Amino acid sequence: MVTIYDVAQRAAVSPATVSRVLNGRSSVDPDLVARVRQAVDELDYRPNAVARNLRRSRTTLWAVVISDVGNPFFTSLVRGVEDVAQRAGYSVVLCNTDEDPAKEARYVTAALADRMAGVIISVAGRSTAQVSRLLSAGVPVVAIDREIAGVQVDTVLVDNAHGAELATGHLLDGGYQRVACITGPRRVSTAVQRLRGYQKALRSRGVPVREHLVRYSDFREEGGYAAMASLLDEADPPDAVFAANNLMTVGAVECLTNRGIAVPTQAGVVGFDDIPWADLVRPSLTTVAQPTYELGRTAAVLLAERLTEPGRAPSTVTLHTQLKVRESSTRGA
Amino acid sequence: MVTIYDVAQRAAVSPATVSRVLNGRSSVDPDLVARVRQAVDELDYRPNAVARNLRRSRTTLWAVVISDVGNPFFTSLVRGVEDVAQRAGYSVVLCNTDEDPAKEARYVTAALADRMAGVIISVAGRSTAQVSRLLSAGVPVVAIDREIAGVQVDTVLVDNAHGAELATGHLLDGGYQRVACITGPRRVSTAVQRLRGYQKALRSRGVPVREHLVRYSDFREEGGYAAMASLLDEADPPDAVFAANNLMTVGAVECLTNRGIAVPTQAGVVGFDDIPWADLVRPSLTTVAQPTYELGRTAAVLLAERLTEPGRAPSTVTLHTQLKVRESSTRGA
DNA sequence: TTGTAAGCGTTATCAC
DNA sequence: GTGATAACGCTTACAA
Repeated sequence: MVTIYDVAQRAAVSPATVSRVLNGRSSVDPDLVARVRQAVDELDYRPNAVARNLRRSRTTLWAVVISDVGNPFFTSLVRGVEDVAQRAGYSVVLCNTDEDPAKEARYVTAALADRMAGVIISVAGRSTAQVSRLLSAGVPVVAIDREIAGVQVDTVLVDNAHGAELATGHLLDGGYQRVACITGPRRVSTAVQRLRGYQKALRSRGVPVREHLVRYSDFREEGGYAAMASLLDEADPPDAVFAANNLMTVGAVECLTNRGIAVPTQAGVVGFDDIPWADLVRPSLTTVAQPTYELGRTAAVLLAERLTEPGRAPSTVTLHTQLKVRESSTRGA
Repeated sequence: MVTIYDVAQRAAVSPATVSRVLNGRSSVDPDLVARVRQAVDELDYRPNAVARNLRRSRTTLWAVVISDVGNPFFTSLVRGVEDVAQRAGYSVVLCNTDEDPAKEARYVTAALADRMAGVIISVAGRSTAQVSRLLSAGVPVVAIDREIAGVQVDTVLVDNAHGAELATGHLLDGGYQRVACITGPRRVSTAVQRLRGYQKALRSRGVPVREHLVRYSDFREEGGYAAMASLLDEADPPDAVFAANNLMTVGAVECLTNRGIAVPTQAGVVGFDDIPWADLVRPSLTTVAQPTYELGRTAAVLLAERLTEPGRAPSTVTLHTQLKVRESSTRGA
């Protein structure tokens, strides 16, 4: 292991000078710079970031805590984060929680132990405990996709209620009578917000909100399938459904297909969040599209800014969704 | 910042004892253990992993170097790695190369600087330079998905040539006459292997290998689209295509659809690697399915084993693919 | 501008 | 079994 002392010795300067050359803040005699650079090359010296981190008491690691890398929504978001992080000199540590608060806690513990520079998190639970642990340790936190009640942190969201309202309204205005809603876990803010948007659309059109047309599921494909099945088993089954995320939409459509219910003629479907290659799916799916990559990018930018300017007040950025009408919600005439 | 000294003071023991209690290797008097634990709780002491890493001169970080988290193939693979890593006490750092050797080099530099415990890599280039840098620094490397010529490392692959041969053979046996191939970049081993499998299937059936029916593309959706377009512009266009990865398959099908060419009646399609919700796509896609999650899991297990047993000889694990016949390759009668 | 030296917070090697 | 103490490799006052 070649250290800064080896380089110093070879270049016949002090370790401090080597450090100065490498970090290039203070000015160093050009001759010495040349000697140091040569020694670095000759010895193939690689600065030890662990030692540097200890000395500076900060690292260049960001934790990105999400519920599932398998979901293209989070994938795209992570990509946005990573692109910004890399450019700013940070690396991204991936933390899958599977919506499990215990896993979330473990990752927070790791982030704390490893003195990570910051955390971008889509919280799994309603409790603010994990985020508070980070904040009280002085670790900057950016909430992404999901709000954290009662805590002041930088936050990046989309207009969930609005998007859901558009989606539901679109179904109602298209002539569907009994529009159901499959939303996510009660403890997740997006699930609640999207359900609210759904309810608001019904109310504003004088349609009664019927509880038996609402299902709380898990944001996963299987959950969407099961919820749809359960809705169809009602005495008075829905003729349309709004699903509050991409995977549940896929599950719901699969269920409808398997039961021989034609979409959109016998049942209309709108999902929240797009899926990749939506164009290949038949019928193509009407969705509330989110700027997923931008979501990640924005969160990363907020984190980077907070790291350089820790004192400033937390801000919340709300990005806009967009209803993309495709086949699954439009009955012929 | 509460350190091990604070805990020691409060528990009226030495820092060494605190360390021993926390790491629990050597035996410590139960009384002292209790006092230390209490002090840890009261002070909410969190060991500083950075300091520990410096002292131990090893970390608990793995780098996973892939070309794109946006591709569900890599997503699933990463998931497999992460599940194993977490259980073994490691965190996963995500490194997107976009098939760019320069980016790959930057990430290797970071892995080296951060003294990461190991690297799982799907190499972007043909050059072994980056991997050699890691190996000569003593960092264990596991090659995943793509082979690294001329270097002895643990490797996890699938039977690429075999899968491609099955896929192509299936098209030929189904009566398609002019089967084209859209493969990946020449420098990537999987692209080469899959092309070879394609050629072998042709040869074994006495069908001449025609170079103008082969395209080297980029493993991305747009690339697949462009390659398909270019094939269709040939004087003697193909009536079937084998695409060497999932995204290019999607692109190829989109191109065919846009040109009004019906799949599978006018053109048959088989892709390498599955896509999520393949069942919703119409026509559903015949694919060579890979055990993506297993691929990641296996690589992670190999890495974990090498970390505990550095001396053992590198091994190569080849997992099996499976042809899943769906609609896109089967002309009615 | 350059060098000396004191840490950063652990763990591990010694004595006891 | 326990406690001093010396590293681990770097950065940064401070002194020269």
